Amino acid sequence: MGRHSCCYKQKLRKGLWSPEEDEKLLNYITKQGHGCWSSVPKLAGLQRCGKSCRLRWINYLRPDLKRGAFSQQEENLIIELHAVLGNRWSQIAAQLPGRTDNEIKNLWNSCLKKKLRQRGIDPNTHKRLSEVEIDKEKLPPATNKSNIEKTSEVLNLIEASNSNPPPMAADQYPVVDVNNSIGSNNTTLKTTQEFFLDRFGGTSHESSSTSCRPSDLVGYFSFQHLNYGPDIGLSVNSSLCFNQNSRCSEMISDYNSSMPSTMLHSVSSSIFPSATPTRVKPSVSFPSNNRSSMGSGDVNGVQNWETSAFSNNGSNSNGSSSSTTIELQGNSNFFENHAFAWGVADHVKSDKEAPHVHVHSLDGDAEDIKWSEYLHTPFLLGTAVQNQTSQPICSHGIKPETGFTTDGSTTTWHHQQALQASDLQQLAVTFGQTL
DNA sequence: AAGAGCGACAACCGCAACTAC
DNA sequence: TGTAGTTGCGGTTGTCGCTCT
Repeated sequence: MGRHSCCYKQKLRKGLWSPEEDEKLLNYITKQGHGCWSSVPKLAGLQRCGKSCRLRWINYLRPDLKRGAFSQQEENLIIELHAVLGNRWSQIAAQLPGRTDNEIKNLWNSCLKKKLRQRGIDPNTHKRLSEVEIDKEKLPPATNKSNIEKTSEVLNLIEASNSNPPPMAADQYPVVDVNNSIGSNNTTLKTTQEFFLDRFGGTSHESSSTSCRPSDLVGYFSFQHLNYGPDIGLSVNSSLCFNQNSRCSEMISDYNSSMPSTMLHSVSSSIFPSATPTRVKPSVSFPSNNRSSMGSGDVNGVQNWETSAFSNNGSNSNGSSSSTTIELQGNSNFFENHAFAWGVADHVKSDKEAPHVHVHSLDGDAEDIKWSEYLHTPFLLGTAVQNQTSQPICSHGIKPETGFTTDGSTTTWHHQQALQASDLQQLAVTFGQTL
């Protein structure tokens, strides 16, 4: 059913959307919600099919979209997720708040594939091109499974606690040099083993404290299962340790008790769907040598996120260094309260710059021109969203997570009250890469 | 200045899964 | 249980703008 039945009943417009059409659709959904998409074009006065309206909303008009160029961190995350998930763009997009599957797909096809090939990596298998050639020579096509298939097997094996996964050669991942990567493209190539040793094993420049991201763990599982089997223990500076005989649920438990909150949702949802951690105590710390200026929670040369970034429940906002337990369902918008942006907290480049925190928008200067036109142009904005113009969504060039509610005849945008799991994911991505 | 080539992005198409009846 | 309608996803194509010749 490629085209809806409604599309055949009348001559419908195709192709690019005009600003007038966008306004109609935006006004309608803002007021009424989309409901049944097939009825949207008729009710909104559009000569489009419902499917087209849905796509336009999801990929362009949705207020929570983050537009602009992808950051290096986002690109690396996409590459890593693609290695695990394959062309499951919607699942990859789910790990990148504000990004659409279409956007990521386009990025992959137009840019990332090329970059990987230039680095000598096959974008389909995430293996070295030379290895791919060897594999093709050695294996008949029917047995030369894609990485996606292999990964699916691995994920199934995790769930089933199967102890005999198929062996697989080491992949190659792009790894950002965390000491020099901000604002640069000095991504280096390492084998997967090196990649995870770097992240988890404490053998690299990451010195005494280690941060990791949900994608790290996903990839780590893949790597470990593919290469060594599922029962490999993992120890990260004594803080992240899975029992060698842990079953899936036990690993979740171990993991929940040791991982920063920022990493929980993604891992639990993408690998362990049933795991729903609700209360965690973040314990991420950073070595003092280059993290000495991260904000009010800086205690004895160690940035304590419990007191700076995560003290969003009002109970510990005075900058003290005592521990704070973080509820995933906070009462206020984390980024609003802490003036955080979707972006990269830049650690100080030199001692001279201390002490303050640099926060960059992931979008950089690349404003969402089209969307901002809607927000700031009375003609396009229409009456339905006028209420929100008194509090510009893009006041800092960054759109917070927003939603909308309909209250009688008026509709207002509002910041989501709960601390979204996606927020935490984004933090994990951001800080995991950066710090 | 013109147009070919290319990249980035938007949108369409077809399929599968889901849901309601 | 079968069918029609709907939604979501991924592959593909179309369009636009920029650069180069």
